[in-house]
Amino acid sequence: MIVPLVAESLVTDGRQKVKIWRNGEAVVIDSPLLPYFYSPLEIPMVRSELVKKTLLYETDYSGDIYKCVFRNENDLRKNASKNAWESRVKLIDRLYIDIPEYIIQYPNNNELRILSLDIEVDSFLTFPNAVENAIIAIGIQLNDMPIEIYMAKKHNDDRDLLIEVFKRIKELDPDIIVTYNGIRFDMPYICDRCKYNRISTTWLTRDGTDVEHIEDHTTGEYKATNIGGRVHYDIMVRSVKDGQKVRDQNLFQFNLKHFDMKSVAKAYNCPDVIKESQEVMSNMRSIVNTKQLHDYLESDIRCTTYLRKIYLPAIIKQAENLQVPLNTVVNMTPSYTGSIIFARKFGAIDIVGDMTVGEAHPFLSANKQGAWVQTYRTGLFKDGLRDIDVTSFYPNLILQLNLCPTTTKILRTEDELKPYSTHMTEDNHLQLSIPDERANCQIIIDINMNKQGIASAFVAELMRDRAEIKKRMKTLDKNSPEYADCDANQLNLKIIINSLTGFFGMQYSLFGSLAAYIAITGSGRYLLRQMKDFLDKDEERVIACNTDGIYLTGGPSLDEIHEWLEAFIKEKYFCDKSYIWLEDTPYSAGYFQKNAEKHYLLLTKPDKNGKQDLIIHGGGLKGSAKIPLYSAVIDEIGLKLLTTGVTEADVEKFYNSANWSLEDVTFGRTVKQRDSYKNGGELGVQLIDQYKDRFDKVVHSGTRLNYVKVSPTKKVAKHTIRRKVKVPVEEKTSEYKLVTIFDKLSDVPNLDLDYYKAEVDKALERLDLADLCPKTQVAKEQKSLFDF
DNA sequence: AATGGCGCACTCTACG
DNA sequence: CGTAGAGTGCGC
Repeated sequence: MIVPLVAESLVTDGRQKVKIWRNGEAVVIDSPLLPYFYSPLEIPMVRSELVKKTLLYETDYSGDIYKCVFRNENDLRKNASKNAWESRVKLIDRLYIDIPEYIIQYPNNNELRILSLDIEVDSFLTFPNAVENAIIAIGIQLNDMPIEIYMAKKHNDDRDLLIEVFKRIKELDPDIIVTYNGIRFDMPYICDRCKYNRISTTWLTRDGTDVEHIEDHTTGEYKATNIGGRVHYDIMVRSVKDGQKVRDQNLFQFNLKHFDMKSVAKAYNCPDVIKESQEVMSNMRSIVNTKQLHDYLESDIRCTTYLRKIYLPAIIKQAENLQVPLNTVVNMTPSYTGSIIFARKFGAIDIVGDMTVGEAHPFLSANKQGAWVQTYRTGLFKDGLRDIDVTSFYPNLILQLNLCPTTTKILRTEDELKPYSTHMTEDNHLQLSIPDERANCQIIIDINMNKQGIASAFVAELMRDRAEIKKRMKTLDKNSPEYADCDANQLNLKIIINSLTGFFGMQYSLFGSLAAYIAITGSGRYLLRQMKDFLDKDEERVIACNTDGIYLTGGPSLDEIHEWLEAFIKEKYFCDKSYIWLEDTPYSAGYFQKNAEKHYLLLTKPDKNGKQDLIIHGGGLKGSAKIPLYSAVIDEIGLKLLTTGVTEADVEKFYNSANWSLEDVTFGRTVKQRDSYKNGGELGVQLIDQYKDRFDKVVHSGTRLNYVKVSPTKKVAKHTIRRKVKVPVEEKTSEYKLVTIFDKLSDVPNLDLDYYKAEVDKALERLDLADLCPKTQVAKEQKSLFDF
């Protein structure tokens, strides 16, 4: 690796230092540059130097600009005011921006020592918590060495286990500790157990500090782990899924529903993935110190190592491309790349970031319109359809329109909305007049076409590089290390390219450009609209449009569309080259839900084995907020709908409660703290109370409890429910019953069958198959009887 | 203290 | 009971 493992800034005795970790050791040096900001005023007692720079937004600023240099970060922070420009840039980032070559002098060029780590914890009936449930096994594996499994003898004593494993980890001295969801589970759990056992977590660090969990300030959830001198790489949070965001572009092709380690590992064809039943998972106590536990944990470690071999090389490449330490890239947010790159580029041409996007345009920043989404035709498309997508639409618009903070300005806004139009001025400025329906105004944007903008030149460079890598990949063996290396590289470039538009529009970005963002989305809406009209010109073919793609049936050949598009672009933008081109993907069949914009099913063309996949789009059809029974109907009946057609017999089995499992009818609800509910009858409150009744435990806020819907039963005789309850017994019985993974469906005699049948109805209704619902059938029959 | 963007479907909760 | 607004999930 050509970059260090970890770098951080620190202040000792008022001196600004930098600490860099590489090859297992730290160097502490005087910072090669001191923290500074720019200011229109000299600051007393501070080294202020008059510099020749220009401001990004206030381009006609003619006053002085001082570079004010401080002894250390603390001094800078004390002096930072509204008048200070770029004062929020951290010193460590300043190093990467101003002197990127500096950090490269400290490469971690020894082979990386990468440790996979996973723990198994005691559980009995309920989800484990670190106060009551000990760790019962820990698995580790350094690089490709054999997997090591350590197990506790008893379910409630992990002291010896922890000490043994900590000693071993110290001995192995890993640079990187790899986990799956370790930020939120394994690491805090280990630390909590250390606290319980009075063992120091400094065992795990290189520098004698304690392991530290970094919280997200809005959600309060852990978002990173500091293990002094090492990097903690959490595969799930960093590469697979963090909250809503699917992080890795590769995953899209899998169309995964679940993102737990085993599902992801299986999707990547990891061999021998062992999954235990829920019964075992909720009673891990029963397998303490057994081969079963050993094998299970071994499989988890195998998955962890397998997945990190796929993802980690790309992250290392990212650090090398960006020329920052590995820990920075592991813990960064997606916007970091853009911040660093633009700060470097603008710093190099003496432009100072005087405002953030939100400061420069408060109203538009908060109210700008985004992409265009519209559905025109719904229902079943049995004979197939096409998806015509614009390739890398937004990045190519940056090229086409020469968009950059330095070339693009918002000239003015006008109250009256008008159609999109373009105009070229005599001095070669392209002006766009863009209607924004969300901000409810016309936005006039000016682009200087006399010079190429830095941002657009940068996008061009990245796209050229990526195209070259992809070309090279075609000549390589798919299983060769070179191929994997190229793949990691091209994927990184893709991610950078795609994040630039978002960075332009980001409220807090210093070198963003709302003008460029509005030019992109506004032109995107317009061009897609024009394309739709072209495709529809003699017949209604378009089914739906969304951002950069159009679904349609029939229509001209791709060549014909390209021909039209190229001419259109050239004329519209007064230029002789079009950067906008299309891709055409055929599907065997499709179904677009009525009264919905983005809910549809697609059936892929048969692959070389003749296999066809059903792709489900949209939360409503995916049933992410619904019970598994609902999704089962969409999955199975949806596929039949697009292939063989659906009969009454096909849907019948979903109405038969004998076919349901408990999981099929179980909902989950994340509960808050009990006293934060204003209404005492809330579902959340009921579940918390049932939990307390049953397990005599208070549920933590944020816990997800499972429940089923039950029919309110007749009042139970009072004497049977009065025991140990002092408060008067409520007359009303609950409609919701708490269930745990240890319950069985037979424990729920009064399941609300009608409710669940209605859920099946809903699924069929969304597939426009309401006439197959039994209630409709009955109604029909009755009607015919009545007719007689 | 530090955060890529917006659009649409859908659920949940508070409140009248 | 109906509904507005917040929150969540998915998609591009």
